[in-house]
Amino acid sequence: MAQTTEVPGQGNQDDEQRLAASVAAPEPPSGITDEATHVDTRQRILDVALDLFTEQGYDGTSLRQIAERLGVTKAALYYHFESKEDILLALHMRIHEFGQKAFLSMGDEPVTLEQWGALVDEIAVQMLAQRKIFLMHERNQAALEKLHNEAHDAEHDDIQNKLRQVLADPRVPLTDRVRMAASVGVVFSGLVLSGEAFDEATDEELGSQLRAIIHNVLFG
Amino acid sequence: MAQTTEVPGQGNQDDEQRLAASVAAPEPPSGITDEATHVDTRQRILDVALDLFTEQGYDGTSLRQIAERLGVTKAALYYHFESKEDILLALHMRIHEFGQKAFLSMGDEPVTLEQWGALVDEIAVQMLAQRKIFLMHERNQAALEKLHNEAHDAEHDDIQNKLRQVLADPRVPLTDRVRMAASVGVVFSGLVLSGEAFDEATDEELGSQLRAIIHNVLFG
DNA sequence: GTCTATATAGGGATAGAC
DNA sequence: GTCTATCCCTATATAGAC
Repeated sequence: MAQTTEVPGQGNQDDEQRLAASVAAPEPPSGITDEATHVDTRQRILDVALDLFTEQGYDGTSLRQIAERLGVTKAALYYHFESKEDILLALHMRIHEFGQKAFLSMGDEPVTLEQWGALVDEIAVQMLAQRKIFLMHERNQAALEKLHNEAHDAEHDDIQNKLRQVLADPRVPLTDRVRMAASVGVVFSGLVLSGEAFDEATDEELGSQLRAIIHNVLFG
Repeated sequence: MAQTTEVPGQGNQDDEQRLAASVAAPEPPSGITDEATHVDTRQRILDVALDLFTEQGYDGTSLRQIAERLGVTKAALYYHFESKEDILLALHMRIHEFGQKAFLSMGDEPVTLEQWGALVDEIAVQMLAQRKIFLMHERNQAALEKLHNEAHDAEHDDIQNKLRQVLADPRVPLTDRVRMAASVGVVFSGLVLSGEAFDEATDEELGSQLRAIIHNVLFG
C-alpha cells in the first residue's frame, strides 16, 4: 500500500508543495534568510488535520486536538491559519485543483463513453496516489459544502458538481450516463468503501484490475 | 428521565411515504384525542432531522434548527428524545435492521460471487426505496461511527463493517473481492453520487439497468 | 513563533410552570 | 406535551507577554 501509516509527529512527504498560492499564508519572516531550519509547521498542521478530519470528521475535531498531537498550543495554530475553516480550505484545494485539471479537456459538447473512460482512469490513478485526501473529502462533504457556500466563489466547479453536471446532460443517452456513473462508483468503492480490505494488493495490481472492471462497465 | 418512549426500533416506519401528507399515523390509543389532526410528533421530528442531517450534516445541525422548522422549542424535543444522539440513533436503526436481515443468510463460509450478487441486488432495491436515509447515512459516517463506539453494544454488525469483513476474507480470491466491492460501488454511485441526475428515470428502469451492470461486474 | 490567559458565542441539556 | 428560563460546558478566536 502506498499509504504510509506514519506516526503523528513525523512529517510525511506527501504531495503538497503546490497549494501556496491558494490560501493567504502569513508572510514568514520578511526578507532575510533564516529559512531552512524548521520544516514547515504549516505543513505539519495540515498533515495532522488531514488525519484527524478523516478519523473523526471536521466537526468532531477540535483545534485543541490538533495542537495537542502536534505538541503545541491552540494559539500557535492561529499564527499559521486564520481560522479552522482555513485549514479545511487548504486541504480542499488539492482536490479542487485536480478537478480543474481533470475536467479541463471537457468542453460543452456531450461527452462520449471513450472520453469518460480516459477521465475515470485518470481519477483512479489520482485517487490511488492520494487516497488520504480523497477519503477526508468523502467523509466531510457537509463541512466542505458549507465552506463552498460561504466562499462566494460563484464558481461551483467542484469535482462532484462537474461530475453531476455531466451525468445530467440530457443529450447523452440515459443508459450511457448510468454506465458513466457506475464506472466512477467502481473506483470509489475500491478505494473508500473497502477500507483496509485490499491492503495486501499493490496499487498497481488494484489499479489495473479496477481499470479492467471500469472498461467492462463502460463498454461491456 | 422517565422517558415514555416506545421502543425506538419498532415504532418508526419509514419517513418517505409520508411526504404525500399521509395522515395515517398510529396515534396512541389513549381514548379521547381531541386533536385528531395532530400527527405523531416523534415522527415529525425524525422527518425534519433526516432532512437537516442530510443537508447540513449531523454536527452542523442544531436542535434549535430542528425545533424551529417544526414550530416548537428545543425543550419540546427532549420530551420525545433523551438526547440529540438519540435522534440520530433512531434514524440509524432503520439501516441497521436492514443490514441485519440482509447479512443474515451469510454464515462463516467464504462467500461466493453468486451469493454476493443476490445480496447486492437486495441492497440496490432497498437503497432505491429508502434513498433518503441512505444518503443521510453516507453523509454522516463520522458521527455515526462515534455513536457506534459509544453504544456499548460490543456488536459491530453495522452494514459497512459487515461489508468490509467479507471483502477482507483471505479465503476469497482477491480478484473476486475486488469485483464484489466494485458491484457495491455501482449501486452506490447510481443513487448517491449522481445526485438528481437520474430523476428522469423511474426506480424500476434505474434498478434494472444497475442490476445489469452489477451482473456484468461480477460475472462479466 | 509560541506561550498564558481570556473573551465570547453557541449548543446540549435540565428544572419547573402550565 | 410544550413552554420559559437557565445552567454548563466546550470550542473558536483574540490579546499580549516572551
